[in-house]
Amino acid sequence: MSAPLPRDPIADAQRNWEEHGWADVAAPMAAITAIMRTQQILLARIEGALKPFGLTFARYELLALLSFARSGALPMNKASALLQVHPTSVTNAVDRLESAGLVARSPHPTDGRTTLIELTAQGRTVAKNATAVLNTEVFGQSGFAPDDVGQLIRILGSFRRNAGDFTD
Amino acid sequence: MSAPLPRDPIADAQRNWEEHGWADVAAPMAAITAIMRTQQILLARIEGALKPFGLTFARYELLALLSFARSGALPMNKASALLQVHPTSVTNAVDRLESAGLVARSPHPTDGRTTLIELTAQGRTVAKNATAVLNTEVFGQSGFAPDDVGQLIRILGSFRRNAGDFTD
DNA sequence: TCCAAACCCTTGGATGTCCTAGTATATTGC
DNA sequence: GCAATATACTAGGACATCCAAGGGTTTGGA
Repeated sequence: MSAPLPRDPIADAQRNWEEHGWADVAAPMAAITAIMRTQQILLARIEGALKPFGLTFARYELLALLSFARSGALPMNKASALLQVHPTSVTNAVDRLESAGLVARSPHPTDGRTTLIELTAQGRTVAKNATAVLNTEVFGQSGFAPDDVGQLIRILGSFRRNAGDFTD
Repeated sequence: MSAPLPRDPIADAQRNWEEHGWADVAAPMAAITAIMRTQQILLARIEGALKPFGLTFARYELLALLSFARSGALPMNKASALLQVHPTSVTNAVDRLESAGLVARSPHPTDGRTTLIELTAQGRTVAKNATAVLNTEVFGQSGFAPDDVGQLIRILGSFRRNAGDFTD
């Protein structure tokens, strides 16, 4: 990371937009750019917290998802849908988690096309420990005011619904 | 993209957190996860709008930054700082933009270590056209209510300042 | 003056994401 | 019942990001 800038680069961009004839979309542009940057900052914090476990956020998410599954196992396509990432991304994550001994692939009992992913005992332990660290070091110190957390959940929830993430 | 889920997976995760002893950080966890997902959705829209120009968001951002520079040129390290990405990411983007004839590298007049990046005439044209499309197709149809845009700018601006992005 | 420390950019490697195909298995419809 | 269509997973490729390391250029203190 570099030293802090003297001025907010996104606020500058918003000013540039306004001065160049795009005043009507300058605010949404700034909001969206801020989301991109915030995601980058948060991802870096998360990856830092997970590093000691040999996990990345992508792999952690899969591990956490499995740990909450009743049977401790999920079909790959189900995991892909719930995590909302491309199937090949799940394949990639499972490959690495399997190499690390945290999950195992097993054939689906009735559908020959489907592969089930299930947590190993070690995977369950790592998931639990990683969650504790993540909750303490990242989510517990997000820096968002409680009211703002509620606003974010509301605003982004509405956005995601409109974007077609869920029908709920 | 897949079909919409029947329920919001992030709301489900928040419930899981609450039921497993992490009620105190369930809300920030949900807010942060929502930011990650929203970024993913927005990035996909942006990349889609830029595809016809042969640009990715990373390359577009560099192009847009240069188009607002008074002299139309910036040192690589300055671009890295303003875009808040690793220097190697800028090297990568410049390599590709240079191959496409949209920017050119030139030596810094007084500092032999520094390389300046400047827009070519074609680069300036592409930047202008891409900006118009992005503004019309993405920023102009973000789906965020005007009030919410203001909330996002405020909340995320505060977060970024606390994270050390700028001192402003 | 001169060498060590600081700075700038690039190369190479590890990961993650998506897309396009390709292979295998299920389901559907005639 | 069998062919056409749909689904599930994986392989290969394009890109982006970061980190670690290397080579060249400046700067600054002894």
